Amino acid sequence: MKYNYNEIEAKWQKYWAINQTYKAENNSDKPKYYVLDMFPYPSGAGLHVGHPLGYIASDIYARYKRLKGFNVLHPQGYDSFGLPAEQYAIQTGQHPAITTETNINTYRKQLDKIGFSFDWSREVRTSDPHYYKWTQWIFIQLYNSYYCNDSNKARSITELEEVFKQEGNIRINAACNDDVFVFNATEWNSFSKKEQENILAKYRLTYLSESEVNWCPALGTVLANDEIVNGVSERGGHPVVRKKMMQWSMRISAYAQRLLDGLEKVDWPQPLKDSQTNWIGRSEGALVIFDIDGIEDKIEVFTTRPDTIFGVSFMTLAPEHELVSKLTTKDYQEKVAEYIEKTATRSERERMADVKTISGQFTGAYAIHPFTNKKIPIWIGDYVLASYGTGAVMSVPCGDQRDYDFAKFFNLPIPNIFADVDISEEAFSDKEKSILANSDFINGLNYKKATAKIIEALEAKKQGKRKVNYRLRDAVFSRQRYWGEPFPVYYKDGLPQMIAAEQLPIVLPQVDNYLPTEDGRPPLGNATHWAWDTENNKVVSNELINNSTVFPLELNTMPGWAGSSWYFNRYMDNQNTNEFASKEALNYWKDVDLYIGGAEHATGHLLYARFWQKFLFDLGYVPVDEFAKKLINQGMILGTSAFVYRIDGENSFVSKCLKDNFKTQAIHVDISLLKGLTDELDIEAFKNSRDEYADAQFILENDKYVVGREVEKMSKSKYNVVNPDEICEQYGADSLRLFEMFLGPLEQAKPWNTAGITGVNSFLKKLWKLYVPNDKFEVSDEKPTADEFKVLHKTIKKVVEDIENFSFNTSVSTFMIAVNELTALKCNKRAILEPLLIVISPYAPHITEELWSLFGNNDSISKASFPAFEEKYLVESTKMYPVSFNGKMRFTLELSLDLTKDQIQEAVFNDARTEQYLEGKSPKNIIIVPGKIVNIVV
RNA sequence: GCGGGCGUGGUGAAAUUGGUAGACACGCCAGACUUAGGAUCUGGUGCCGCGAGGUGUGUAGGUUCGAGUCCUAUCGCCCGCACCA
Repeated sequence: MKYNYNEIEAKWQKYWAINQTYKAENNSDKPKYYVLDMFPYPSGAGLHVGHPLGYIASDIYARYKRLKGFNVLHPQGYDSFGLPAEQYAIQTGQHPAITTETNINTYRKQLDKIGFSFDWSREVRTSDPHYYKWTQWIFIQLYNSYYCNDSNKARSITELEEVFKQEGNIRINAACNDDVFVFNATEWNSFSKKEQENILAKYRLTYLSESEVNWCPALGTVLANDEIVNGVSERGGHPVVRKKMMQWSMRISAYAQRLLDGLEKVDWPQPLKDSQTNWIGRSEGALVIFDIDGIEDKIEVFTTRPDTIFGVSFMTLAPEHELVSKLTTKDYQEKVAEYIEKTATRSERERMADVKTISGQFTGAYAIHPFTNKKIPIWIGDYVLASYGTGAVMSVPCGDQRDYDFAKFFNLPIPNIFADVDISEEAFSDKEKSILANSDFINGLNYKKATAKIIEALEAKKQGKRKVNYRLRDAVFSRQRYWGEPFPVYYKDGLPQMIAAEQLPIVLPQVDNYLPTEDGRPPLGNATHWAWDTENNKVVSNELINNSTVFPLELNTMPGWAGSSWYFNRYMDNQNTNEFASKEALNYWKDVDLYIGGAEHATGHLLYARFWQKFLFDLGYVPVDEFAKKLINQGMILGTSAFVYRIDGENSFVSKCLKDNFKTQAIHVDISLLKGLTDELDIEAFKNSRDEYADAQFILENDKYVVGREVEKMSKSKYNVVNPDEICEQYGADSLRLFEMFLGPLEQAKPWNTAGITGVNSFLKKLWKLYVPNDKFEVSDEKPTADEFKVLHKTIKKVVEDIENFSFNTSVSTFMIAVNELTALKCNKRAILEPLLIVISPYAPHITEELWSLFGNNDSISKASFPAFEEKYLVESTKMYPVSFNGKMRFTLELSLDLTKDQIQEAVFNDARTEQYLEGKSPKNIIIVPGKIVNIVV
């Protein structure tokens, strides 16, 4: 009986599937535990060894929790709407649903080979109409809600409408667009239906608005802020420009404060919390209203330094600010228009590239200082961002470096309002140290007192108020794409109408072209069958739109994050056709206990999902308002890319060490074209890999072509992908699982290096040999010795600690030590070997199942209980440090366990070393620090 | 600029949270069995030194009987945000 991993693994994977070993029930006497992975996007490239890292960790945890007596929910699914399948469709005409299905099948096969304990009966796919029916449903709920700032939760929009009818919006304190105006009941009732709808839209949690968006011409779609990295699109790296478009938005800004507060309740990594905090960007300050000389309009500014208001020497508006055209005087119109033109043509990226360049333009207009009534020149400048605050600033050059630089550049006055501070070189922005001067009624005050006084004074004059500002913007929710959730929306008289929930899902229509239409409408504009018949409640042909009961459907689709913002709730009850999940299921499972996934989702998925969860909580649909109690970010597994060096303009390649003698270009070469695990290129394989290389020339060193190496993100485009299937084939899934854990701490990024895999593989062979020496399973029922018990119990103790601290890497070492020691002790006793298998089984489930069955157990090892460790086998270990202290001798004894004082004294005096260290003297004083240290003063 | 994190052998790393630094593994060296080995087993392996011994956790200080771990400064690297008013 050899350790034949391929056979064993296939056998047990089949067994688990047939017996539904890991199926979770929605009710149980056991406590629940929900372990979740971030579900993958099924790309055409398949899994590489980086993907399963987090899945292996969560699987170990899930298996461990089952053994510890928990009812564990450990599901998996697919985030299956997305760009690559659509781009493939554009190239080949193959429907994205087919591509997606194929890719999912590949993923499933690969995942199955690794031996995960997923409950596949709960699988979800975001592109499945049975699933996105509920994504659409949530969208409708958002549309039908507004955010009440008084009760601090989302409420029905009909309640709001009722208040409008009764008393207008005077007393309403709700999240809304900036441009709502105050009206009373009479006014409201006099508005047309359309006017009323337009006002309600300013309050709804999802709303249509003409807003400035990030438009990516190359992708033909808009992108959310988190989908742009360094001014270019996250996918593909294409340029992004600002553009005004009619778009659906999500009023996530309404939840800014609660998203911030909620972070204190969850056990998430600090860096991730920090980046969400940063992204939400709360800052406290004041809104100040400046009158404008000669016109009715007023300029609102947000400032965190209202105390510096007497230092204002000019105002600066963003070039896009709506008042610019209104307040610019005749003499300056031309110059202002010129400046706006200039800044508008600069892309986001160019703007970011030269933040140092100062530019701006005087408008000819003046604002009035609220306290001194002095005239303050109004400028425009692109250092002021339209998207932050009010898009206008009161410029205080003595207290803000940017204002200072701007003032210096344009020779504007820089009045000093700080006592005993030199501002001849730079602005003084340390608010903690500032004492005000030349500031009328706040002279001599510090930042805190002055701020309070100024806000009080502004409020009295109705020229400002305390204000908390957030950087977080509402999220654009429309995408000009085919392969996404269709909106359950049609348009009647230019107004959006929700389709009744009973009619969902609105299924994605067939199109014969996945590109935008020639007149620039989104791909759904190609659908011939995409109109809503309100009479018969169904999707009908566009030709019927002339009919008075048929209306055009929304052409945009939802963004990728729609489906992933609530999927964790669907796993709880994925077959439900009446609700997204039943109350019973939701109340039983409540929230995710452990969520494992990448940190790259910090300001995308993880923020949106928290937002939707809070919204569903407000409406009473889910029992908790944070969906994941604990979150762990697994580090990325990096690939080691290989490069060949092509001499410029030739089809010759020069070996790495000789490349500096030539002008060369480094080209990624597929790592499968190397000779084994070396850096040597297999020249024949390389020549055959592409036609253009067929007759390439090579300049060798020592008769070899040596490639360059670099550690990069593992990706198909970098040709450095290592496939888990090959590892499973060659070493087995248990080896892969152990090795991925052994590689290093879970949360750390680490390069993949197959070199060490032989280590864990030989451990498994040794493990096998411990149970099956001489190719025959042998077990004894003899009572184990103290040494044997010690090996077992220290292993149990260590592994429990490791798993609970998510240090999966060190428990692999612990297993190796245990097996080595037991092998040395020639231990083949059931009382040791059976529990040892259970301890190892979360890490290496296949081999342990096989050995478990050899013991005569009929059920899966996952139905066993995790053994408890017993201290009594470990007591003897103490460490002793003799030290000299204050002229007296002092000994410090360290015990490796938490014991009572009596037990410690006993252990101390039974230790042979105590006598040795005491050298016949009797101890004067014994100080016992509970659990840790014993000081014996002589 | 702001926020967060990290520096330990040839390599991945460990260190009971202030207690014999380098567990475990890779690699390397030597040996055994082998026709052979990318199989298996045994021993060695931080650095300097033949040795006794010395030295050692980026660098410099400090606290402590005792510091990889705590404090201060400094150098270097990584990540997130960034003209955020």
